[in-house]
Amino acid sequence: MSLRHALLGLLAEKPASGYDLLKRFETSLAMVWPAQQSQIYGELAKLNEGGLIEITGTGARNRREYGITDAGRAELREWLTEPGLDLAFRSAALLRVFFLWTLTREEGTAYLERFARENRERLATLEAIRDNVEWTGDPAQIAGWLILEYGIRGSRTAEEWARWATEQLTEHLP
Amino acid sequence: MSLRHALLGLLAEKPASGYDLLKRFETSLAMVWPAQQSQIYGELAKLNEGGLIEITGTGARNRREYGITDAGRAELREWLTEPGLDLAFRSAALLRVFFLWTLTREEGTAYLERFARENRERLATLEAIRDNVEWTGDPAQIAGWLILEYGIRGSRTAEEWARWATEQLTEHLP
DNA sequence: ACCAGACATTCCAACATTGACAGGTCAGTC
DNA sequence: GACTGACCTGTCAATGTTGGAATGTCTGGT
Repeated sequence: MSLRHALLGLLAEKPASGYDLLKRFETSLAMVWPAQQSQIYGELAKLNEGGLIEITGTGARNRREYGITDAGRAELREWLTEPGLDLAFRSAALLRVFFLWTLTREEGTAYLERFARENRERLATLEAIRDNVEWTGDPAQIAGWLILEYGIRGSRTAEEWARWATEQLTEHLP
Repeated sequence: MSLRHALLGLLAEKPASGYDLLKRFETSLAMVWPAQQSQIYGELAKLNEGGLIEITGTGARNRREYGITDAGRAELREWLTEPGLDLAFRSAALLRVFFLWTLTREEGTAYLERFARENRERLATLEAIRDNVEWTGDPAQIAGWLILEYGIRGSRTAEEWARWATEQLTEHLP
């Protein structure tokens, strides 16, 4: 039930259309919670039905702008202050590492090197964003900046780990 | 389509029953790819139908042991050597950080401190596992060891980030 | 006046995942 | 001899997620 709350959170900042929200997902949010367009529009309809958001205006090209309601704000707040903290994550890229031993040593290290390279590239991309965005003191923007920094540190750690893992594989695999 | 490959990978090491595989998921694999029991049994049935695995023996209590077939090995290999590398991941815990600004500063920092604490605990758990497991030179075990190290480094990075983020929130949030 | 490309929404089939329920067997211990 | 806890499998409904197709509108540039 995270997507609905992600949408509520975005709308808590300011009203937006499905298309606007989609753009936000493609840029900043994609890093921690990817979502497709079809899912976003569907969820917006449900949230509207449930009274957590409402239509606050319409525009050209069939545009419909949604705003969060008081009920929506309450729901968002409840979600954010829930006691449980879900550290779980899924990574297909790491899952594959588990089975690298079924390949030859060369194939295995090639995979890890690719892993390192991709993380290095992502690191560069994120750092470029950090250094080029104009940081106002806006609270919502600060939160985005924290996540961005998480991505930067995470990518760096992943890259270093992949280099280390390549060495280990070279040393320990027959 | 990662679960089916995870099962193939585990069976590539040695034959196992659904129950055995479930245990492997609960312990090592849970870190990178959680799966429920219902999903595992269902997927095993499909893999068996598709000829990627086969029943290699039965035991007490209705136990059925599956082994990977040549077709299964080929499929696993193909998956592992696919060109695309999917770095995407989902984290509900990080998603919440995006919306911390809607809470008071105290509530926000409390969340991040909890985040730091949980990662510290996970770090301790993983280090304990690393230091207590008897590491033979077994290839499959080495792969598990690499992942474990990833978890350790990732937890450490996450904890440090959360401490840093707590400071930032304290400084920059009104 | 035309066109490309961004804007904007809707619908759908297929697949993945969760959470719960339901059933039964065997080994060791009190 | 009864009980507990680990072993072992199966199924279902509901929900979440993906990927694609279809449709139409407005804006800016040539």
